[in-house]
Amino acid sequence: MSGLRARQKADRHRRIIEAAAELFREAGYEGAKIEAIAAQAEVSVGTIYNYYQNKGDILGAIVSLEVNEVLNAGRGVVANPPANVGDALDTLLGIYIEHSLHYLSKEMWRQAMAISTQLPDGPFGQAYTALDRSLTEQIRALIARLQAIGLVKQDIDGQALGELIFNNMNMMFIEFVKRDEAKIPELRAAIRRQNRILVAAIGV
Amino acid sequence: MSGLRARQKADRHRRIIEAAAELFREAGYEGAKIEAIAAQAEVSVGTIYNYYQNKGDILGAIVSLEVNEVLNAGRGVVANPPANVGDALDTLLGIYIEHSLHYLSKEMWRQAMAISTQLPDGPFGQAYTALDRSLTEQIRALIARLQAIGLVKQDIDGQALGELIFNNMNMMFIEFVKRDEAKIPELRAAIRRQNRILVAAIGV
DNA sequence: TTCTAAAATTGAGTCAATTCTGTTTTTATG
DNA sequence: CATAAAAACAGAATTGACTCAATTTTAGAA
Repeated sequence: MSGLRARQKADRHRRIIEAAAELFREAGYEGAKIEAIAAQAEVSVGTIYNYYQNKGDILGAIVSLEVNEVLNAGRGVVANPPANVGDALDTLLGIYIEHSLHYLSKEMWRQAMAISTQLPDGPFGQAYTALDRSLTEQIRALIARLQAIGLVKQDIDGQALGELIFNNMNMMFIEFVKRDEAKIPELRAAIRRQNRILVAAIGV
Repeated sequence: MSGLRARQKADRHRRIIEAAAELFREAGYEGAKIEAIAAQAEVSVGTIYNYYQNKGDILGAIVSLEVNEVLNAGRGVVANPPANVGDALDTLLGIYIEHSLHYLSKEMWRQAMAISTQLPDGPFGQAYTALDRSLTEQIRALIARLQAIGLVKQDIDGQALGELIFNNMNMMFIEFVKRDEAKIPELRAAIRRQNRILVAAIGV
């Protein structure tokens, strides 16, 4: 009998997220005041804090939605990778990078990343760590796939390699969102250059 | 004739840093109130903001001191590296990691990292980026040294390799400071395992 | 020594996130 | 349908980082 109350709850959650997403986009994270989000969502300030522990968690919920889409988009590449190690990696990481800026601005990413290191045990901090792990796992899966096809040496430590590739990409992405003038093609080229060393080492 | 005024200025800087370092250690970053730091340093709140743009910059100044010590400690290894690629890397990165927790708690690192991504154009954000670059450069210098000795292939892209190694270590360190129960030996072992792939690829 | 402009300091005031407490709404029970 | 406990809400109060106008201190000239 989870009726009215549950429905209202889900509805308010949605309204808060939508209001916040709109205001974050328009005014930036700092510029979007909690009172304004509350007004836009037609709830009170107190209610927002009943749903989210702090302002950062609201952004966190939005970011999580986006990263889950990125993970979904990556599945296709893992299932059917380009027949070349360098291209396969570039394609998967390319999807991560391009998708990541679809809905979220660099400023929103900066805030989200900051919050996830500042409060690693908060709801968003934990969710973010889990998402990072899923991305690492997906890269590892791609490597396993390439090994199965016979494009990557069998004796490579896939786990360590996946971590290495993800960590490097992630750090490059962090530096990328820190500089407003940085462009995606340059980022991807730099990562390709770094991965070239690995590709040479692991290809059959 | 840079007399009294300059001396008082330096003295106040020192007092603020010392007061902040003590309170950050005792009460944590959030727990250390600006008023308390001001009282401890025997200056007014306004004066603190005359010296530092915001609370984060005070922490930033402390972190910068520490990272500079780390850089200094690294010089010795670059000048005289162990005669084995894996050990050379492990020694240098080991110094970075061990030194980094000498004065700063994990919590202080979390805050510092968060601030540097949140405000990349603030004084500390810029300083932090520069420090990261210096560390990357030092790793690149170690690789060049190993190439000169003949332990690393000549045709390796040292720049890209330095970035790869630094980015991976840095990301591992970030995850490390996010988990209070994470231990240094495990961190170093994980990084060694990741670097093993690279070592195998670049050794002569 | 005395005076003045520039530099630095001060602390009360502002602003916005978060907390707290009393009120209202929902659910479950007789 | 009445009602009491539980859950959720509202918005006023609190808190703490940061600002700013008034005041004090310093440097250097006369």
